[in-house]
Amino acid sequence: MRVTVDIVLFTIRERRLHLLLIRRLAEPFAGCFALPGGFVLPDESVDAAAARELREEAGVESVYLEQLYTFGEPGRDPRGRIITVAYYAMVPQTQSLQAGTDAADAAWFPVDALPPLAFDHLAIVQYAHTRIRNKLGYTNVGFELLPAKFTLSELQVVHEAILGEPLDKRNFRRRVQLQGIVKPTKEFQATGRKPAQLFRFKD
Amino acid sequence: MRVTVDIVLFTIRERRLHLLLIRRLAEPFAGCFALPGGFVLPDESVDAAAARELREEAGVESVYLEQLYTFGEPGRDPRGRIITVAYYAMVPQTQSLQAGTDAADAAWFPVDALPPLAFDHLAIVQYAHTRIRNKLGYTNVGFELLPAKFTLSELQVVHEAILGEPLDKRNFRRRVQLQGIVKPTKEFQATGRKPAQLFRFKD
DNA sequence: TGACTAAGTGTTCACACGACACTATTCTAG
DNA sequence: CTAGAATAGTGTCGTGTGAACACTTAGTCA
Repeated sequence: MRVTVDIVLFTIRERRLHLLLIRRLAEPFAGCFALPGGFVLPDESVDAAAARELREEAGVESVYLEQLYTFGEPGRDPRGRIITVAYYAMVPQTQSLQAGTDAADAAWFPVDALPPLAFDHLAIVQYAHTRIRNKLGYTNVGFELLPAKFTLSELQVVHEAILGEPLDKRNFRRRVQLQGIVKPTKEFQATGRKPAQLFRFKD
Repeated sequence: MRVTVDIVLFTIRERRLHLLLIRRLAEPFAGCFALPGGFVLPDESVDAAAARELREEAGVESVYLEQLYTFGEPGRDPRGRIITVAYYAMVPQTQSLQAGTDAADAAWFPVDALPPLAFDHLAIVQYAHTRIRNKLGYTNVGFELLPAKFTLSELQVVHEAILGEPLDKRNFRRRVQLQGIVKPTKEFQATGRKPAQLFRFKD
């Protein structure tokens, strides 16, 4: 019985939630897109395997990484009995990516416009998307998708991208400020029009 | 690399949340209590393995069963590299239990008075307890711990046992009735004092 | 300097939740 | 048969939270 990890790596591009897919070179599903991932080595923890695969296949380091669910149907991989532990991860759009990968083989796709996926990776993606949508309600998920300093409008774009629906600007700003999860800096971001105040996460 | 399942089986006894533990006969941790569980067979899904172990070790059938988390630290089992997929399950206190087990080897323990546990099973139990406490807030967890017909006082006892704190009777009854998750039957349970109306889950 | 663009800001209403105490019904024991 | 014990059952008010809703301000660029 072999064990793999698969990682749904999210980011925000052009105001939409994207995830990283890699084109498979080997059979099965050669030429098909799949999630980054691979086998757990004998002496590493499952969490460490996920972090290592993210580094090797996506070129990202020290990102937010959380275990999602384990998929263990006997027929899910035609090569034999392979159980996979799914993770999701998040990177800010600014982080340089795919450093260790041939650019032709890895690409970002919007979550609502995915190509056909190998194995049961579509189910994993849907599970991950549902999880972060729910987590948005009761945690601070979303910060991991932004740089250390960000404007409240940028934070709102993140929330809208994850939820897939527009939010009211005044209600959103009031909520995040009253919850005390952000704190203002004295800097402003001059990006085109009226400069926007930059914020940080509190803690 | 081998894969096991471990199941935290909850029930309510004497107004407190209990879980089932089995005394280990073999090394390692011989004589110590552990969660019911065992190896995933080559041709069964991980979910099916959890259901099978519940049947074999606890004698319970067709209970509510949900995957929790996968624990995969390399040193967690002294026998070698074993990854475990943890589940939790719930049975009403009325269901006959431990049918397939030597009664001397399986016993219910209150979650707040557990004996020393084998492996990392204490961490699994704590994870399961946290999960059901949280789920109580936004789902209908708790019904699985009751028979099909139950009084609102019985439902309140379940919630108090899971949360570990007393709840206000009027607020509790108002909430569950307004949420429309229970529907009244025309039967009453004559149990000692004033008879209590029986309810069912809606859907 | 006028037009465009994004930032920023308050009020009102409905609903959910928490705190809080008494009456009603049945059984049992004297 | 009557008193007491035990559990079932019930309503109000204050507070906080979330949703709906429109205009002003500051800066850029043509």
